[in-house]
Amino acid sequence: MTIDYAILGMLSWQPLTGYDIKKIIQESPFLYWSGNNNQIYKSLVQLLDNNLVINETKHQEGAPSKKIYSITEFGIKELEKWIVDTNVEVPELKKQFLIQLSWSGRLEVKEIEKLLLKYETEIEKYIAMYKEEQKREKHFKNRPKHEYFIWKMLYENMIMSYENELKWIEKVRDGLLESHVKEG
Amino acid sequence: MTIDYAILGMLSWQPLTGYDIKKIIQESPFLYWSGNNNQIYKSLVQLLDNNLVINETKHQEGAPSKKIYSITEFGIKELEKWIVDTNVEVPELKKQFLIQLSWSGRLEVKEIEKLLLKYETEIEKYIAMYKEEQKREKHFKNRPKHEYFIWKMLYENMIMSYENELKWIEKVRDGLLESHVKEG
DNA sequence: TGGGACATGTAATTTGTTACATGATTTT
DNA sequence: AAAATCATGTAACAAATTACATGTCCCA
Repeated sequence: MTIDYAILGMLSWQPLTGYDIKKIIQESPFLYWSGNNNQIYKSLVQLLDNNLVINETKHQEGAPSKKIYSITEFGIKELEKWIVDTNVEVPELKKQFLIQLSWSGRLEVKEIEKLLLKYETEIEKYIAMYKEEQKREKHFKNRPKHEYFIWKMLYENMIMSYENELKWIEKVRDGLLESHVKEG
Repeated sequence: MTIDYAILGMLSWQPLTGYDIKKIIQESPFLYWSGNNNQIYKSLVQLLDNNLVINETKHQEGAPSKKIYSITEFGIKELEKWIVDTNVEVPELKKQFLIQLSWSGRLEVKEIEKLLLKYETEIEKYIAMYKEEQKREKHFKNRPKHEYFIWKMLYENMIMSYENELKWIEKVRDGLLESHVKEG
């Protein structure tokens, strides 16, 4: 997909500047881009060209002036069409760790266990981070009950995914132990 | 990461042609690239330049001649170094569906349920596919017990990830139902 | 006779990242 | 005095995809 609809979606919620959008992307676990300027400002120009959004420049004293983008009626229709009509895609799961592990056949069990521990530590860090963000409710406070629930579930999805990874690590450990005992 | 180490890893297992590598990537759920020629053949040239692999051209009658790549001693050392020394990365989870759902606030519950059903159907297809592949044991038959277990677990990881997605869908459904009942 | 498997490669394009550039205000 | 926040934008590069190009054999 393109980042365009993600941005259009944010603007369907409330008017925002490019800088705001950047921060929302950087803070969100499921808006998976890095939040770099190049993508955001280019996308905004494109949305503007297609009449999906409008903008208003606000000059500020003692601060750089900003462009506040709002979604148009046409933009809302396009967004709704995209949400409903686009065929849903299964997640793309890029797990470098699995590739590392896949060629670890020549390694000793001890080394593999070390890798698993490193992985576990990293995953736990992320879970803690996302749980904290979910608790802060930054971008879904004061929203209608219905939307509130959905947003909560988006965080929940990411947390569950990483917790699932922890379960898998345990499974691998148990299996390694077993084959170790049998061989010993 | 670069695809280079993934390819080097495959070659640490057995000599392969570019075409072989392409097919392995396309069939594997955790080697997440598309398996396009551009990346593979370029990567092989680079590995060759760095003395990590060597190749041997085999002319065939009634078939295009092929280049069979093998890993060098130096390549094996580099691969092992990469596996052990590279800091493990948490998975990159790109779930377009979550972005679609995140702006579904203005949709009716019925529409959201339709989206969930579509998502569920797609996910189930993938699970079935991966389970089939795991059962076929195509790229890990006849391998030492130790390696066999690891390969099995790599498939297991992907299957668990998608099954986790199904669990999440149920959770969302229950929640939607609940808020629907409360509002009605 | 048309498509698929085998086999290697290139071209064009899209997508995404890091780094550069500017400049004022506020915080440490 | 240095670093972070606010604010917009561009340049250079890296990574990845789709499509193009060529050619044989085998199967339906």
